[in-house]
Amino acid sequence: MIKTARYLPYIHTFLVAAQCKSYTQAAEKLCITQAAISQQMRTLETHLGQPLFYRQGRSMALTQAGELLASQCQPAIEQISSAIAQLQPQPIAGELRVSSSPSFASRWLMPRMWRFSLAHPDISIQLHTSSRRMSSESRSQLGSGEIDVEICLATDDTRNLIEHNLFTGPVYPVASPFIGKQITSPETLLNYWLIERENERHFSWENWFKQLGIDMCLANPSQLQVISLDNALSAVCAGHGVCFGVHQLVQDLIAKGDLVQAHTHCFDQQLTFAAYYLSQTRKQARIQCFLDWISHEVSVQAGQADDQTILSSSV
Amino acid sequence: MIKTARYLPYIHTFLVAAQCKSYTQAAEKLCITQAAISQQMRTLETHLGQPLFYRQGRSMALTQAGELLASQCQPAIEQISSAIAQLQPQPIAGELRVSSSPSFASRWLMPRMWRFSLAHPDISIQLHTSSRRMSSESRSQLGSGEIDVEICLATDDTRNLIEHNLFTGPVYPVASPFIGKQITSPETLLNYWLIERENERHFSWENWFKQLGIDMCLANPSQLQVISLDNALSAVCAGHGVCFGVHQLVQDLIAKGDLVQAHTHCFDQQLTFAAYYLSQTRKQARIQCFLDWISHEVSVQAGQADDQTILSSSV
DNA sequence: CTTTATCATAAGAATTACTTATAGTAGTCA
DNA sequence: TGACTACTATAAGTAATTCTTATGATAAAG
Repeated sequence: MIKTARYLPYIHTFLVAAQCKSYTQAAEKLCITQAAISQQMRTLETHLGQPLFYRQGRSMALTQAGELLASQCQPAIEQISSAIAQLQPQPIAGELRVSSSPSFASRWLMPRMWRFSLAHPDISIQLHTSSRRMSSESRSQLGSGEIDVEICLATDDTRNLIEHNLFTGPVYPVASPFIGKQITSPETLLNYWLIERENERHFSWENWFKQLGIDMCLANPSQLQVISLDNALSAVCAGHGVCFGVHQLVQDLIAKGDLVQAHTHCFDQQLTFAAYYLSQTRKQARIQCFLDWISHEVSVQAGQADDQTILSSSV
Repeated sequence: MIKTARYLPYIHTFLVAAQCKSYTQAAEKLCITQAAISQQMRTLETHLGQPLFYRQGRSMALTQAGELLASQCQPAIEQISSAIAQLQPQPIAGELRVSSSPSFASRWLMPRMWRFSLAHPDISIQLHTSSRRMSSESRSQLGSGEIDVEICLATDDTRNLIEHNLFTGPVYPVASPFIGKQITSPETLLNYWLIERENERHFSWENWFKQLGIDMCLANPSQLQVISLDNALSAVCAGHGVCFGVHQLVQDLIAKGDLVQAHTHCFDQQLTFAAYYLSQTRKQARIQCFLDWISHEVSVQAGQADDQTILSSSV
């Protein structure tokens, strides 16, 4: 095979000519001249030591050897072609499977998706919700191709992944406008349900009050722990207590008057949302398109934020 | 595949490098430089849009894409290699299946085969006997490859076959030396068993006497019909009657004193023995070797014949 | 017989694939 | 830690291959 490998392109040419039964037609299909086909076939026949075609008036018929070679090499070349197609980068047009933390999906992405569809009608998005932080299940799904993009809080371990930061935002308490009107100091917050994510160490009410020099345990407030920030925001919008929100995820609700920032104090740490995809993905062009759009929407939102929010520094 | 076909040789290189896990070792196997391998792999990776190898200290390991490509392309390349091996000419060394008329096999070929073995120890001959003339069964066996060479009387119909004449020889009556001593004229032959091949039109006793102007039916001689000339010669050597022999097939027996030419008159036609093989045989080199040796032996025999025989013209 | 369609061939131009020399990287050993 | 070894990556130039263009050869059609 070592001496034969250089003739592999000629075998492909042979298969096309065998199918066309005409060098001229094969030349058209392959976008080269008939003379090139003729020379390739002559070279191949010389190498193989026998004719593969014989002249039949105005066309070429296969010899017995030609028939044998075609019947055995056709499936083999198709297998190689199929293997390569599995590897090559996909075009921009096509499907993307996106997995996202529940709050980002429902509070940020879904309200904007119609604009993505207008801008990119040839990309369809399949959206799933997962966890807030990168889980081992998410990694596995990315590795196996079940998921193309995972959107969650930024993680340190980006092995085999490409990280694309979406935004970094301050975290502060939010309440319904009705409750918001009655809050005059941090201490008055203790009179309402204090809703937080379960198993949350840093972004907890205890830590928030502590950063203000207040020991919330003395007041023994009502507390509620929920699975996701999305659940918390739903309760708060309905007037039940207060919870924390990342600025970019609550900004739209505040602009609509469904929420207000309940206090100016923000946690001393911000939160970064990022998107992750396989470094060896074949859908890189499509993913890049999607993430570029998100970045654009983030900067549009940032422009709107300048007019409306009250924020504050963390100290 | 059209744009990819030119890279098929690189895929073969890739498979060798994947197996070696080393460009340097692959270069040795393929008898090109390491730099050529490196460039081919770079070109292939660029075409496929992703890496196939990654550096692992002093060797190269396959990426996931590389593993996938190797697992799918290896069997395909092997299939192509196998198809080509089925087509390419075989070397001189190997086996030949020879079919021959019985008399040629036993009276000419077998007594000489030891010399062929000495001259060509790397060619083994499998010898079968068939019929004196080319039969449809012989053609089928040649076509299917059961037989590589058929040796028989020359035929007119050489479709798909290559003809190689071995010799053309006169046909004359032979007897044992004892009977030969007592034959003084054609007529005295009528006193002995006249042995001939059954269903033989031209080379028959009736025609031989007719060519001499003798009507053998008046003498009502004893006649015996046999299946092959080889059978006839066996009987004649044992002293039973007379039969016809082609010069080259009986020459050795005459030289040994086992037979004598019983009369000088030869038939007006000679007999040609020829060898036939498939025009598209892959064993052409081997067959040619064998037939060249036969031709050599024929001419050696012809040189010996000048000293010994009495022959005569047919008219 | 002329024309048309198709493959075969020769010569030259363009492109590709290789080699040589050297740089870069990682592993080994004293 | 530095020197040495083993191996791949890269640039530049050379050699080989492959293609194109033009034309010849062959067979079929009208």
